[in-house]
Amino acid sequence: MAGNLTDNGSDNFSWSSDDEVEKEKEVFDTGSSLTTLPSFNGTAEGSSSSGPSSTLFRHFVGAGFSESLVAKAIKENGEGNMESILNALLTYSVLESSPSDEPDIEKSSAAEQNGDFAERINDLFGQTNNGDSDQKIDADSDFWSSDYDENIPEELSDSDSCFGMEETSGTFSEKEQKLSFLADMGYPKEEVSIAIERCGPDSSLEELADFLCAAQMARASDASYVDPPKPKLFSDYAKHKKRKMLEYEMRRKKQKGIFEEDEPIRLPKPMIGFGVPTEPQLPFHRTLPETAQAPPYFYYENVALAPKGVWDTISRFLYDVQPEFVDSKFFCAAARKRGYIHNLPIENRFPLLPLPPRTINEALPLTRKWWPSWDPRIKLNCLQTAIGSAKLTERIRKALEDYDGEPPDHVKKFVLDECRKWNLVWVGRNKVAPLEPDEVEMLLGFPRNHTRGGGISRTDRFKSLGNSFQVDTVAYHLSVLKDLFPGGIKVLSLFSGIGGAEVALHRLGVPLKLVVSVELAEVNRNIQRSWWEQTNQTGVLIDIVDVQQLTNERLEQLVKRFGGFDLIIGGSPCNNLAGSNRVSRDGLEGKESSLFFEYIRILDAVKSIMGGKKR
DNA sequence: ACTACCATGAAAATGCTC
DNA sequence: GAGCATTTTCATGGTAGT
Repeated sequence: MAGNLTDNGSDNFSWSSDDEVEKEKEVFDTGSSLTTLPSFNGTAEGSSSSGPSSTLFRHFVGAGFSESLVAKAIKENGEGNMESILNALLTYSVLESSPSDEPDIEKSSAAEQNGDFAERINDLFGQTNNGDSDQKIDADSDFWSSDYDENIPEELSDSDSCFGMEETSGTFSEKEQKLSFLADMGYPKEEVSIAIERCGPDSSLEELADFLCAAQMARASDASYVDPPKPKLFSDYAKHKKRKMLEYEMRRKKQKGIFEEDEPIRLPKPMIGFGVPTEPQLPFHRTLPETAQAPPYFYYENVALAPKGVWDTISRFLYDVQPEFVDSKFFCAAARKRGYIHNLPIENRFPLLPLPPRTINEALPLTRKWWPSWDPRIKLNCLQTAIGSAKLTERIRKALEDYDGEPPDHVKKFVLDECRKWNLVWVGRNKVAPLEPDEVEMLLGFPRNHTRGGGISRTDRFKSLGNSFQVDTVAYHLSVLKDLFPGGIKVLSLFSGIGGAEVALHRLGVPLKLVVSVELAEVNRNIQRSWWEQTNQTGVLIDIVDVQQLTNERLEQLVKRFGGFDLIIGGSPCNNLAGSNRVSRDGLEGKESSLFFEYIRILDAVKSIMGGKKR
């Protein structure tokens, strides 16, 4: 396997005695365990851990976890990733404890402890909270990293400020308490939130528990729903993180102006990521955070122009790997600005051949004849899920027919605006039209008729295509896998849609030994399945409808059966992030886009299962 | 100011079955 | 053509970058 970077944090370090712990504190006070976020163009991200830090150890112990568990969690996850360690700790504390086994946690409310810790994690995620840099720093704060020093003091004081805030909204903290309590009883946080919403903010704990119990019983009667305790924990944790982040953002909005803005991830200009085949670019290295280096490879995609802060959050949850922002206009004739977070090598990439046409003119030669000189477009805009209506093209035709030759400026402007907005092309005199589905397929790099037939409607074709990868772009990034997996690759494809990732790998000539594909829409699964059959694949294709079905248990089975995954790839829904959404652009916590947390849940789970297997 | 943007929901239009 | 299902059309801001 290629990225053989199993953590061996236990190499030269042992947690066996308190003395050692004390000693380590001194040693690592000045060490940096995290580094500054690099500027986009590939300055080294630095190692995420320069050595075992006892402060890390003490911090978790201080958060209420027992020393043995903390030692174990750090050993197994390395020090680089707070997420994994916390995840592991939460796992242990549920799985391994009958409560009396863990007096450290039990003596005070475990939920409160964990909640408080998660709160602090979140405030780290926020990075911004306050600019007070002259507060005293206690030993607890130094482990975060030297680079976060400016932000450290607030990590201490933030509990103060949080309480201050919560006092201003009494129901919030009351809700918080109920949440914590019920979560501690084992109910998923999200369900508790829903219960509070349904039963009202003044509902008693008994009422809420009744509601939750009824909900679980109703669900249990659904045979298809598997809800074993272990995976639920992962799911809970993701939801927990999500909720915490949401709260954090809410607080932040409330407190606008008090705290300075964090330094946001910025989009590169030109948007060529770590390079594209057609633009000159100096080669450079990047060094991934250590936790991101362990197998499997992962590849996450979403819209580049998400609301502010979303990419920062995504990046933090994906081991602080910096996104690679690429506009597909450097690969094909249509723009497609997307961010990709992955831990693939970036050296020796190569493009799919033949290179696709890169102008409208080349891609759609029949439009050349009718293209007016006053329409300067060379590239199409982003191919979206909806197309211009026939009525609109009719209005445009009528507007143009009133004039011989060039229309006046205001008509030109109207026509050009609409053409840009809806990606209309010239198909006759005074006649514009939206793209046909097969043209979209071609522009996105799919085989002709990929989405055609099999019961899918024209509307749904546009929808599925609009939500898909640009194959050439993704294939360029994935091309490095060809040499790494000459014998074939085992892929876990989440939210796989019409199978852009699979098509890309196939076109690259990477044999698909195994594809486990998760896709909710039946039409999309059918498209993938028929593509699979038509391309005479010899590997195994497993369809899974819902990410919820991909429980930890199921993942363990799959890993056991197939020997792990080489690549976890997917783009989570962008509905609530995309600029086109006028109704529910709610950010990452939106209904669909929050499925991002399922992605990291599954990625974390696979990492830990595979990591566990290796030892 | 100007541009672009993996959208949603309701109403209207169209298609399908009987 | 009635009744139902599906598809098409329209109206609907707001964010962030340039």
